[in-house]
Amino acid sequence: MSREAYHHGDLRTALVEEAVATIEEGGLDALSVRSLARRAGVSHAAPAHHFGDRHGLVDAVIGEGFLRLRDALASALVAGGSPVEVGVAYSRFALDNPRLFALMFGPVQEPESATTRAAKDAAAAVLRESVRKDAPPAPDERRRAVAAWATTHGLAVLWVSGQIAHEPDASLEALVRAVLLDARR
Amino acid sequence: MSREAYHHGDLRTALVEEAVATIEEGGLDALSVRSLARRAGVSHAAPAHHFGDRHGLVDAVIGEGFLRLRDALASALVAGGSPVEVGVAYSRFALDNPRLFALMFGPVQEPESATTRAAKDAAAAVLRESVRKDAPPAPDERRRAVAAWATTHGLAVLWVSGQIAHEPDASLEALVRAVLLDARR
DNA sequence: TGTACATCAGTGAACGCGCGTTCACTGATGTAC
DNA sequence: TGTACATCAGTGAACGCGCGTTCACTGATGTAC
Repeated sequence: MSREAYHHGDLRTALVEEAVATIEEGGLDALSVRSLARRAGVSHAAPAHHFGDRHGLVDAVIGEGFLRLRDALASALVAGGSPVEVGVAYSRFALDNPRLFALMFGPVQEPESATTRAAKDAAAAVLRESVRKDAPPAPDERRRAVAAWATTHGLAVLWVSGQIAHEPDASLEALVRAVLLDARR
Repeated sequence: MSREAYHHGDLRTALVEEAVATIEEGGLDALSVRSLARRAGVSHAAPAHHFGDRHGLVDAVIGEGFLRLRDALASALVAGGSPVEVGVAYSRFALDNPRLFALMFGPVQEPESATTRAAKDAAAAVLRESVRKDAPPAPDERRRAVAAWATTHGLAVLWVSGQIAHEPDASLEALVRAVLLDARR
């Protein structure tokens, strides 16, 4: 390092960001501690300082994913969005970050850090909040909310993995909106 | 090989079966050409004969997954199952084979073989058939069918990945049944 | 303001390992005549 | 029925590689006095 400082300043953040980008480009397989360090222009032993081992790194990436999802949902909610529009934002996130999304909702890798668990809960809380704000409490409200979440999630996954045949000009957003509106009747 | 025949007889099938089991035990990461050969009691170069390279192996596993899913759905359909019961069978498959299921519906790995593509289509065809048998054609039938598929899929994924809080004695089957019945009203 | 010292962040060499793939080979099987 | 031959399935040695992790280290930063 000639021009660079010896201390990076915010290496942890930089590493997580590069890791997310790597996964989006080549999937989880493309992510290794060494390649990540290379990408960040740092020695291969540096990441261990921040994440411990590879599991810690992946855990951090998943946590970051849920933080970003929470932010996306919160933006839609703050913009006055109904649950339907929050659902649309959810599906847009999946479409924009397909591999990160798949990792986030894949089989859980143990142990999960408290930070990551909290990020998951925070994202789910935004979903719950959007439903709560929208309608008076109903006896089957919880089940209906879960159903809407599942429908949105399923549409996103099936669309992204190419299982839903559609016209070239069709959009996932429109589909999600239509299906969620149907379900409210 | 002393007692064993030099020729295995049906090595390809045996390898696919072991591969599925390996994935279910340790995820895709746990699957390597060499470990698979070891498991099957065969030289590490043998799998190449049947799958070419590692991608071919994974592709074959995905194809097998969809064949099994199709069989599970077809059984439910033949047993006189309504679309709801076929959906329940779908979610049961996901619950019984969580990691295989995740792999099947993960981001598509290119190139996909024609065989695997056909297996996917066959599974989807059973879904479509169950809807067709059940109700007279309606104008929005296609969208309603896609919505039901997505809902079932989403419930299964969220449940398996531990995102749906539930009583210890609650079951995914019951949830799927309840939600799908709700949606038909 | 200056100095001593503790702590923190990143380095670079070294380790041992399992991996995918290639290759010339050999044993078994099937087929043509 | 017997023989020759082609094809197929599996072997085992060898290759080079990138990986995760450990380790003693050094440079930078912060703090106590």
